[in-house]
Amino acid sequence: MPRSFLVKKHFNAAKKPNYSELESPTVFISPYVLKTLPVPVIPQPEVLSPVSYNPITVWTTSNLPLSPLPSDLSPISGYPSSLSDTSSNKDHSGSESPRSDEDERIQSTKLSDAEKFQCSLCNKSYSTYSGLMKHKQLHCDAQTRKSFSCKYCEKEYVSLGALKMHIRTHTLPCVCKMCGKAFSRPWLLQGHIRTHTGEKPFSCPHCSRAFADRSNLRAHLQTHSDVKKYQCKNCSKTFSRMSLLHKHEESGCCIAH
DNA sequence: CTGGGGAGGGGGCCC
DNA sequence: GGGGCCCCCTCCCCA
Repeated sequence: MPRSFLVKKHFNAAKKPNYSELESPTVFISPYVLKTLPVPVIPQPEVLSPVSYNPITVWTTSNLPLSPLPSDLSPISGYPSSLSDTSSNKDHSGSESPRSDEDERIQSTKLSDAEKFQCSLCNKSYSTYSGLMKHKQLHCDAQTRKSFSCKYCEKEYVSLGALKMHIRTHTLPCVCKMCGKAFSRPWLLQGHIRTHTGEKPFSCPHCSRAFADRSNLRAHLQTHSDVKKYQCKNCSKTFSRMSLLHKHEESGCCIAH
């Protein structure tokens, strides 16, 4: 029998996670610009994936891997080290053979004075060399800094697979036949179905408790440990969960010390 | 107020 | 590339 809080609260708009709020401030881009210039917005740094932890390690809020992306981190792999790196131009199009700068110059001489600098990719003409270079830089961006935007929100991903996975959180294709509740992934549905069947396949080796979810068993195992994973940097008290540590610190421990 | 259970979400890895 | 699974995390709620 599901308890009241097990009912999905997403139908309450106030409680529904607003994924866009998780994003870094987004620069508004005119739909016209997006339509006419297929240049991807520079993907915002995603929230850092948590580092795997050593079970022996005691985390404090000061050493928790929760800080924003450090500014000295390497750029996302696959990004050009410099926008002026023209070496990637050869990958512009599979249907068009790469052209050398010499070819470019030759073609330029065939054009009128007003439009003597022409893009070899889209044939758009420019009156100045710098104008053409600026234009070509956009092509370079579009080809090397691929991003895949979600049509339901403003999230962007560097791979199509990641985007497809994300889109499932909007479409929720996995529906529980018992209660109609929908989930993004099959295994989430499986876990939910256990709330109907009462199945608890994850047993604690230290006590008689069993859990339907492995993560919850892991959290439970912390309660058997004398030294918990999360430690208050002020009073050295340890907690089984980070949320409990946060509660502890918010309750005034940090102020008292 | 604190500790802990239940449920669910997201990203990453492996096959 | 997709599915399954894992890990980590968060939120809500209760004792």
